[in-house]
Amino acid sequence: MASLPFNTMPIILPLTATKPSKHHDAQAHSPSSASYFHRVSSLSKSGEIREALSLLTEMDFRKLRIGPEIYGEILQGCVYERDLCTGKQIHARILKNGDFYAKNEYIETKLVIFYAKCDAFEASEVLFSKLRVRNVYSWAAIIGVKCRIGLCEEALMGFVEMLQNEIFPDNFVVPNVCKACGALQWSRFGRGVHGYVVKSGLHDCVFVASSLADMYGKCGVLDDARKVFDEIPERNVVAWNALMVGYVQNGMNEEAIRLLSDMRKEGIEPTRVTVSTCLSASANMDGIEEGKQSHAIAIVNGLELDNILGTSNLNFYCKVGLIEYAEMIFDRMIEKDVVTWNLLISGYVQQGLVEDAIHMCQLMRLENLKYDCVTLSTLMSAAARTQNLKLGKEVQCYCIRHSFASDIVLASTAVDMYANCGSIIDAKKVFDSVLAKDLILWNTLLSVYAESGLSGEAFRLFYEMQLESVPPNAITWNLIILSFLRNGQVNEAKEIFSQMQSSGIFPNLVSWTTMMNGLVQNGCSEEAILFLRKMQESGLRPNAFSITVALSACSNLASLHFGRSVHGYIIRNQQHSSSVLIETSLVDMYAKCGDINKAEMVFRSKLCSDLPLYNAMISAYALNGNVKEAIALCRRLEDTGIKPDNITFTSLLSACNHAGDVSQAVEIFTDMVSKHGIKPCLEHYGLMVDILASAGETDKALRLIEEMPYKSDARMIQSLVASCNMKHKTELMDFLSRHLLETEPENSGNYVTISNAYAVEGSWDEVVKTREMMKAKRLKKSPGCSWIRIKGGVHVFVANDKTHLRNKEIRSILALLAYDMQTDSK
DNA sequence: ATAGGGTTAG
Repeated sequence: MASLPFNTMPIILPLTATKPSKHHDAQAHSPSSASYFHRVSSLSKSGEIREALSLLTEMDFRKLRIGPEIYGEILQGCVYERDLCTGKQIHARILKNGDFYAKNEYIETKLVIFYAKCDAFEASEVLFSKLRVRNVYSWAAIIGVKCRIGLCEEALMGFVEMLQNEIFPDNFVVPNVCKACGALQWSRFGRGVHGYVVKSGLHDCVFVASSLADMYGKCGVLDDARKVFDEIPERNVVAWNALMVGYVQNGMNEEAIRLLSDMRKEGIEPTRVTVSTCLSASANMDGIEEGKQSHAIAIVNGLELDNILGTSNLNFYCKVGLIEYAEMIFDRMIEKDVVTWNLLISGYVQQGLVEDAIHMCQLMRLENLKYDCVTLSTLMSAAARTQNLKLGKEVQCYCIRHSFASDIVLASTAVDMYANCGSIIDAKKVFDSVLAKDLILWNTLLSVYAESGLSGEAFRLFYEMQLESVPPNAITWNLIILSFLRNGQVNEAKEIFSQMQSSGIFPNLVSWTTMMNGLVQNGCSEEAILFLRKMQESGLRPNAFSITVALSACSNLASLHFGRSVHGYIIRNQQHSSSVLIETSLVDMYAKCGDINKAEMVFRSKLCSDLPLYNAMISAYALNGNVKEAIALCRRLEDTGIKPDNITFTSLLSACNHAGDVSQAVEIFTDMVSKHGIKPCLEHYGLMVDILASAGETDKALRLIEEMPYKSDARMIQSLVASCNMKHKTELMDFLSRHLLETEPENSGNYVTISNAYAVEGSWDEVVKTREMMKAKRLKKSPGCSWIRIKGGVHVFVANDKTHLRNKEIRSILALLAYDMQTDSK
């Protein structure tokens, strides 16, 4: 006993503590090796390894022979319990007892299996390499451990080597092989394995078939995953789960949810894995009802809210914005780790509750949990959203101090943060500081340039990344397109759009929508509608956002014809009809196309009360100058318990503007401040100034500008300029015009306003002069408007839509000049 | 055999 290795010492202690069992008593004088074997075996099977081991010690003490089978049994017990420590002690005993045991084929194989199952890769590998005979069990063990620790290629090479040595993989080996194929996304290898499975008749085994379905799912071949699944004779819940996971991982969230109801119909009880997967699907598709259903199933089936199910729940409630539910789940979870905390923190950030997020971070530290790169990137994006440069810098300093500086994800968020806080230079500095730039980092800086319309910078970066052998993906191309469109370079954008295709990258939904949106914003709405058709021809289905863009194109064209056809498409494709976003755009479109009745119809057909939808309808009345209806609808909105926001008041004021109702406007403006406690924004002041100026109340308008807590913008001065002509305040007009052109010489709207003001006055020389200045500056008029030549060399600016404010005056001037125009056009 | 968190585009 004195020669026992030190690490077996603790086991001796239980010997005295072990109470003699009845069995023991019965054979107290001559317990045979065989009876020990049975007791060791049953203790091992019930997980009482330490008890079994103490029996071995007892046997040693009684000088009983310990056969290889008994070591095998106890090692198997260690495998069940994944008890590496005890297993090592047994290994030590085996070695001590000499080669008779150590070189026993059965024991050697068991040891390989034991170390492999305990994920002790090196130990099992060494023993495996020394095996003289490699049977299917040791092969299964070694392939399994390689697969678990991520050596997938090696696992597959093992599979091949087995076959070469004519050891045939069984239904324990194949699942691991499938897993390795899935992880590597080697679908062709996987297909080969599938062939072997069919040939060797393993395909009826649920384990094998489930792992095949899983493998096809991981490789993105969902059709084959489904086929394998459908042919499983007795599908268990794991098979269902595996297919479901495949769907979710390939973005087919609806299919995953459908699978949940199918399996319930077949009487299969969902497990935590099922619910967790469905919650992921629900979160991905913003399916509030689906997610709540999944949560309910978890409760009804009494599924314990463990860490993973809890975080899936938490993730879902955070993603769909139900932060109170998320908090409830968080409080109910017993074991919380960094992931749990990160989820709630990011939930707060997504809701704009940055203070709460920071508070959670502090609590997290009090629980002795450390921030990881996810926590930090969430905080960094919080800084970006709120343009909180101080917070952003603090996070970056923390990253540097705690060696997170090389994290590529954090670098991307830092680039984004600096850009959002207004410093493109610092964003570029962070970008430059990263040595191994990945595609996402390149795209992040590109998006910064694109967002600001810095197409030159974007294009240079586009070349640079290719020089550094980072091939652009669809997002990259889309950003280049966006950068051109934001800079008004429509033709360049179209050129890139076609180059993208010839480079072999298929334009996706975002590519097409970017083009459409850019075309609309650059005054090419008709072409935008053409793009919508081409997109559909290419086999892509527009989503809610692209439909919104198409509707805005119809609005700009004031084309009821196009508008109705898009509406028809929406009705035919039911999936969109429930989208508030689309309903709102429809109301807006019909209003701007002049069909207020249809706008009302769409509005009335909507069941839920939604502020943006009400705002759209109020703005529709505003466009028509229906002040009374607009105000009445605002009252109804308040009756349903929703508070009007500053957008509502913008619409109400603009209704007054269109109707020219000064006193109503003043009343609304006062109510907004005193009754609703809304602080007027610059736009509200702008509207008021415009209303007053249009009514000829230039002095009151001027006073309001002086009183307001903002700097006046060009639009306000433009309103004043336009009002001057009515009162023939030529001097003030001249002064304001000069002021405008001095402060914003590049704003084409200024020239247009000034030119029109002079036109209303009949000062044709000034009109010509202003237009010349504009031409010299190479400024373009805004889209959707035209210059109309009224006499030789004199052009006035006329807006083709109803949104331009000075149309009435100009049109009346044109009416007066009708004779001149006619003679001129001859 | 199956399950959880952060970064890029409209």
